[in-house]
Amino acid sequence: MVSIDEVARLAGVSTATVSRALSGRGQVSAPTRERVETAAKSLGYVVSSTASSLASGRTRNIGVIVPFLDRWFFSTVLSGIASALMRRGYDITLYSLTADGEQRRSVFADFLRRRRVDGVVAISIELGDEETERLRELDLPVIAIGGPNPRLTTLTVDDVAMARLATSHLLALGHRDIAHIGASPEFDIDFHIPTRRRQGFEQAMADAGVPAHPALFEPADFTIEGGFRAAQRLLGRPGARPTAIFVASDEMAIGAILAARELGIRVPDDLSVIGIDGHELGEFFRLTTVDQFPLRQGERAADAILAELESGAEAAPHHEPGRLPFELIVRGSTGALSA
Amino acid sequence: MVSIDEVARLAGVSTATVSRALSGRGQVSAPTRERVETAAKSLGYVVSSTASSLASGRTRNIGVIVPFLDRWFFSTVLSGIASALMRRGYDITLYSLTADGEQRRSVFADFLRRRRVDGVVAISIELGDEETERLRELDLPVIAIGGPNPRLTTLTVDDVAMARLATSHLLALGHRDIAHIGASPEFDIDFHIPTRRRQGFEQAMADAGVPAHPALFEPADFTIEGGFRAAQRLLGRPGARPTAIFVASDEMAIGAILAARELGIRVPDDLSVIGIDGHELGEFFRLTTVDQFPLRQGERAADAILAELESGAEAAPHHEPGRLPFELIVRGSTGALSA
DNA sequence: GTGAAAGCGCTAACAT
DNA sequence: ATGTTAGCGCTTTCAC
Repeated sequence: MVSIDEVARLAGVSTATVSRALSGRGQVSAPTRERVETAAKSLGYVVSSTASSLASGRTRNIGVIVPFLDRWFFSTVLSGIASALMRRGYDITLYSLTADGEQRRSVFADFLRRRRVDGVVAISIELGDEETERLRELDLPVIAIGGPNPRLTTLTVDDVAMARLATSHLLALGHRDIAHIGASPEFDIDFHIPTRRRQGFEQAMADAGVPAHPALFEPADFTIEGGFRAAQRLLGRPGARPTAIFVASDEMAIGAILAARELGIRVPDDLSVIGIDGHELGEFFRLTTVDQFPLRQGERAADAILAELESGAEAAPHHEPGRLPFELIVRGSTGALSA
Repeated sequence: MVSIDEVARLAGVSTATVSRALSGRGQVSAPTRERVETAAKSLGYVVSSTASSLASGRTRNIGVIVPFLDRWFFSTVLSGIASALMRRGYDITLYSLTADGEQRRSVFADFLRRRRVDGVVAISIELGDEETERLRELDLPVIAIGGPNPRLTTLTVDDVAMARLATSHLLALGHRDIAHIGASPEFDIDFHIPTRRRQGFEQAMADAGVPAHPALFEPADFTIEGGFRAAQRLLGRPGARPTAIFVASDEMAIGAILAARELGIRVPDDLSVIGIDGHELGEFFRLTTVDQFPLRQGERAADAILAELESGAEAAPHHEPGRLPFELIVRGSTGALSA
């Protein structure tokens, strides 16, 4: 372990100067800086993050809390955060809430309180009151992605507007008998996203003067298989079939497309299907969707936390409700209503 | 920030005793320990990880290096690591190599050298010589998952044996015209996994005295879409069609099943398909596969690194070649050769 | 612009 | 079993 003293000795300066030269804080003459840098490089010196953190109070480390690691959406957002943070020289400490409740408690009660991080990003987790309070007590910048939390600074996408956009697309294609696959309210974790998407759907329908039949709603669980089963129920019923389905997630929408295929229903000729998210598989299945750019959401969150960190100004929690971008991506799963 | 002195004062003991009582190292009488714990709890005291690390040399933090975050296999292994490590009170610092080469260099040259972690786990990354050397220079326990690296302690699954098992399953069902979807050698990152799986395939065929036609090999890129296209080529050719395909990954195998469906080829009646991995979508697609239990691989790696840490004994790199378990999971995509 | 020196909040000998 | 004390390797006043 080469330490700062060795660098100082080799460069012929004090440790204080080495610290200044290498960290960029404080004044160091150009030649001195160069000597220090050369010495550091030749010794292979890298500052000890623990010593630096203890002395300075800064860790150059951001904690990221995710509800699941093995689901596409979260790992994609995480990926965006990770690359943006690394680019700026920050480490990331990962807190996965995947497991049991006890472990989840300990993330807030212990892990986060060890002063290992300078800030926290929470990805799409519905935080309990106590959890939110714990987070606030850390007295650290916190950015939440994914749903309005009035007590935290939040980056949100407007789920209602996304759903309206998707539904409008179907309406514009002439569809009137539009079904919706969403989630039952019991399944309404994650900031009531299913509920908000359903609201958007109903608003768009109402605005167009089209009645939304309750019979044309099917709950599912946001998986491909769940979407598949919901679509089977929807399309297998006796009586008139919907001509289009607005599905509350791409994964469920893919399931719906597979169900249609199996029933011999052609997409988009006999049935249009639109999803939400921008899933990586969307292109393969030629799925029309409203993309919410999860990778960029992660990058934005990283930028936001660094901005708070660097401004030093621990601003009051502020929200940019519904400011995250989304976009209709028309592919082959939707088409005009055939006469 | 409540510090150790405040706890010591409230409990009426020295800071050393607080440290001992809370960390469990050293002797503390039961009543004293209790007083300290009560005091700590009432003050909401949590040790500062930076201070503790600097003083003790232990960080209770493991670095995990992943090649990608947004691919099912890696995020699943990571998930296994994360839960096992958290259970033991360890933090995890995530190093994603996703991005450009420069960033990758800096992980080995800078990030890992900041002494932020007690050990590192590298998931399925083919490490260059220099990278391996950097890792060794850290003088920390390192566990690599996924491929033999003679200079590091490695947890490996026997890819050749897995492929043989999969192929034998098809042979046992009576198939002889068996195709293989793998990857071209150029794509042979990750410890030559594609090559090793192909070898296993060829061995099993040879052992059964069945010739493996070169024409029945199609390279792809380990994605669903890649598997789809490879299967299209394989099944769309004039002349005799294979009756079974051994696909080198579940994602490609799913693509192959979709391609067969599209061509009106029934699975498993007209075509048997088997994959490798144990992908979460396998059940939905009724895919027969050889599961390698990635979640458990992660847990094992976590256990292994903690064992090295706690034994203190920095053992010489040792390998347990091919020791990770795998298992044939028969579902609906394979069947006996129809007469 | 640079150096001396006082910590940062703990842990681990070493005493007792 | 518990207290005293000397660091851990840096950063940051405060002088010059």
